[in-house]
Amino acid sequence: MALCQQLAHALLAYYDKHARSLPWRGENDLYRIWISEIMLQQTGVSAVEKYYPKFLSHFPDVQTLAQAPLQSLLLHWQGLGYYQRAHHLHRAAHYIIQEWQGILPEERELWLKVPGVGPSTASAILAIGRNQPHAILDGNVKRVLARFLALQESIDGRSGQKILWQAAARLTSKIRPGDYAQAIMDLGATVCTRTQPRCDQCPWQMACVACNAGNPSAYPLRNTKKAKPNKCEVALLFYNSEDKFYFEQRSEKGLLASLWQPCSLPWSADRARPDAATIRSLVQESFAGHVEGAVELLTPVEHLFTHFKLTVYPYRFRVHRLFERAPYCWLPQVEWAQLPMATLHQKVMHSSLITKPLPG
DNA sequence: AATTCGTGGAC
DNA sequence: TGTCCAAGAAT
Repeated sequence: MALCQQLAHALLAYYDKHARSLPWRGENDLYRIWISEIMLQQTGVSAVEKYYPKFLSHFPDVQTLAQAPLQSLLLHWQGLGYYQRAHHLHRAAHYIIQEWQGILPEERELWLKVPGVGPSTASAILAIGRNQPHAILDGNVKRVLARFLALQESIDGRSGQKILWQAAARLTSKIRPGDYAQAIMDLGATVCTRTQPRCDQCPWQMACVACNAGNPSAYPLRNTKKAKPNKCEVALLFYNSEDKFYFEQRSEKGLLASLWQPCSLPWSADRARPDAATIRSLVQESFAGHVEGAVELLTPVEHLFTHFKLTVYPYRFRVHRLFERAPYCWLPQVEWAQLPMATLHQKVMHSSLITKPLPG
């Protein structure tokens, strides 16, 4: 146990010299720390830096967050990914006001009741915000500890994670757990990196089993991932006589939850791209719609999601009499630019308008 | 326990 | 080009 605290001390000494300067460092407002931890889930620091200040200026406290429309949260979240997090934040704000009169909890067990807050995030919030002695276990810590222990088990499996949690708890500083949590994440991000770890700069070099064995890059072990299937969609960019475009809102659950998009239909990945005539009959059959003028074939958009690859074939044309699928809206460009939309659909809409102005 | 959730940068 | 993966949680 004494050895563990020596290691913690060495890491803290490293941190005192080399800590990264980040917008959420030095905060003691649990609300602001909470927001940062949610944004940082599976998301790079450089991406979060672009969203964190704006989000906080629009939603400076729990009350503001709860009172804001979900669409407003999603708009400030768009492009950041994992949109369920924005839904969780909204639900969480209501929950905190309902159950705790808007006061953020100071106990880990209570934070675990908050939607979107799991074991590592709950620990991080109270370690960083209140210097409580909780251990975190994120991607950085898993990599650092797997190398430190030369862990022969996958960090994805139950047994491997159990070992890692125990190691994380033992190694955490009892005096400065908040700084320790940020220090070990910094270490993983800047020294114990995925490729080409800089072991010569590591405060744990002498005790690291993998480094002493000369093969730190062999760790961590991971489960084999299955291949990403190819999927395909047709995007129908309807516009009317007022040059307003048609949009639909996605389901409030699942992929890109509650975001807006042009009308989209699944298309078998092994079928060729449909031609103009096929699109005309498709619109007639599926929407009782009538295409006026030419069907424009726009540039296909490819997009990589976490577990599949998507190709979108966009088409643009004027329609007359359309069976609409609620929830929907017709908006001119200046207004649909304010709809929360995924990066994928921004790409689709962007290419369709910038490269080709509306005919007539 | 295994999947499902985005996006962009590094290599 | 493809592959990996980042302050994980929910289901």
